Amino acid sequence: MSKTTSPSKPQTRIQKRNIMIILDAALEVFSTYGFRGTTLDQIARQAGLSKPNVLYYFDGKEAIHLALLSQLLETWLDPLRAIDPQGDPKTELMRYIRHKLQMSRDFPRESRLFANEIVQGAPRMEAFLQGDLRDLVDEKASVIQVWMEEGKLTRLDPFHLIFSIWALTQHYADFEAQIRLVRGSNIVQPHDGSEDFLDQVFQKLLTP
Amino acid sequence: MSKTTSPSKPQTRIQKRNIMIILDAALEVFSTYGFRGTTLDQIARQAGLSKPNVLYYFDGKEAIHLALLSQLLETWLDPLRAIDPQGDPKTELMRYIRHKLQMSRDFPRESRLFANEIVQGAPRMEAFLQGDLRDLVDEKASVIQVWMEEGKLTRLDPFHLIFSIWALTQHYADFEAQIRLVRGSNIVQPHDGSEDFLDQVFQKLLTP
DNA sequence: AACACGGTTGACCATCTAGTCAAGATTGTT
DNA sequence: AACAATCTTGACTAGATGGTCAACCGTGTT
Repeated sequence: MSKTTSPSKPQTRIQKRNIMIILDAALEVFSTYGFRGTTLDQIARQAGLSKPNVLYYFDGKEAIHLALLSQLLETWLDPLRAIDPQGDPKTELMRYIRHKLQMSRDFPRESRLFANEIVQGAPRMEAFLQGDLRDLVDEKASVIQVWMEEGKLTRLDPFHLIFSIWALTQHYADFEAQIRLVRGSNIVQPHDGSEDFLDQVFQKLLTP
Repeated sequence: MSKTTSPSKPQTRIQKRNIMIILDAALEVFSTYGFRGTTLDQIARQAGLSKPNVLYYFDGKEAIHLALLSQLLETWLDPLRAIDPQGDPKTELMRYIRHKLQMSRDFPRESRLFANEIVQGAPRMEAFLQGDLRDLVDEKASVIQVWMEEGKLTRLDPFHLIFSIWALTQHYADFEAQIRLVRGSNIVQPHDGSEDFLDQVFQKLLTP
């Protein structure tokens, strides 16, 4: 039986602490080296624990990765879900864009974990992508479609619009290395100016 | 001594053929599983050759990967380099955007190879990124800056503009799995409508 | 103090993986 | 045909890696 999928047992303080430490260490390593590029020894070292100790809390490498992904996917939907069909179209979309950009800035490791998975064909996320996420995207695309037909937004393909928001916001986390190295590494922070830029872009784009 | 870095020997037909087969197989596998996620056996199987045979043509896994990257990086700069300071600003940028999108459509494996590297911190491309690419980006950013000051384009941060072009075009290759799964997989092709969409976006964005 | 349970680990194993090597097969040249 | 150079591979090695296990340690409860 799995150790972490039974929330029946109440979890001691030590368990809570070590599981958090392990997940944080694993996020650091997985997001940098991908699933296959990561070793249990790396995770253990990063966590400051021995390898058997890590395996005392999780059933294996796969289980740690899965725990991270499920944790992440819950967070992922929220900003999109928050788009309110009753709200002002441009305000709603701009809020969504800023929210996504903020997540990219504050949780770049999570974004890269996601990116690693998807670039490699999303073998562990198929169910999520064509299930919950797909339903939500369809729903919000309809909302956007209606807004456009009401003349409140520039007419665009709503799916491509959503994809473009994902692309532009996540880019700052996922391709940070590129941005950092192409700009002078020490002077300019990768995110500098990104908020103003995206504000400008989408204000101009969305205004009919 | 390395086998492939001495272009002095003229290369037989068999060499030419097998080196191409190996590089193509390696591109397929590396772009799907990343560097560490790829095994020599996978490459050999994909190439239809035995593992020792693969190693007869390349010094090792690293050497194959390096050969792919160098080959790729040459191609990478060309479209950006082709931006003509004497040309019409909007025409030049739109041509660049279409060119990048086309590369993303026609060479998705190359794009994902690149993406895999960068998401994982670009450990094997630092020199390129802060060397050739950086110089070229600086140069073209200046050109764009001048165009903007002449009032021929919307005033935007030219670096962020370049990054946004990269993000939007490469997204269709790098995150293809996400797009394919979020849309109905069988009906809609990931790239459908991308050209029209990006045309619309950048026409509107760049026009002052 | 003694017990039980949770927590920890060194030593170990099976498997995978990059890379080697010597022997054999194929090809091109005379 | 005969020779040399190129090409191919089965069998192997050393080291890495995911995972196990029995023994040991620490802590709170009685």
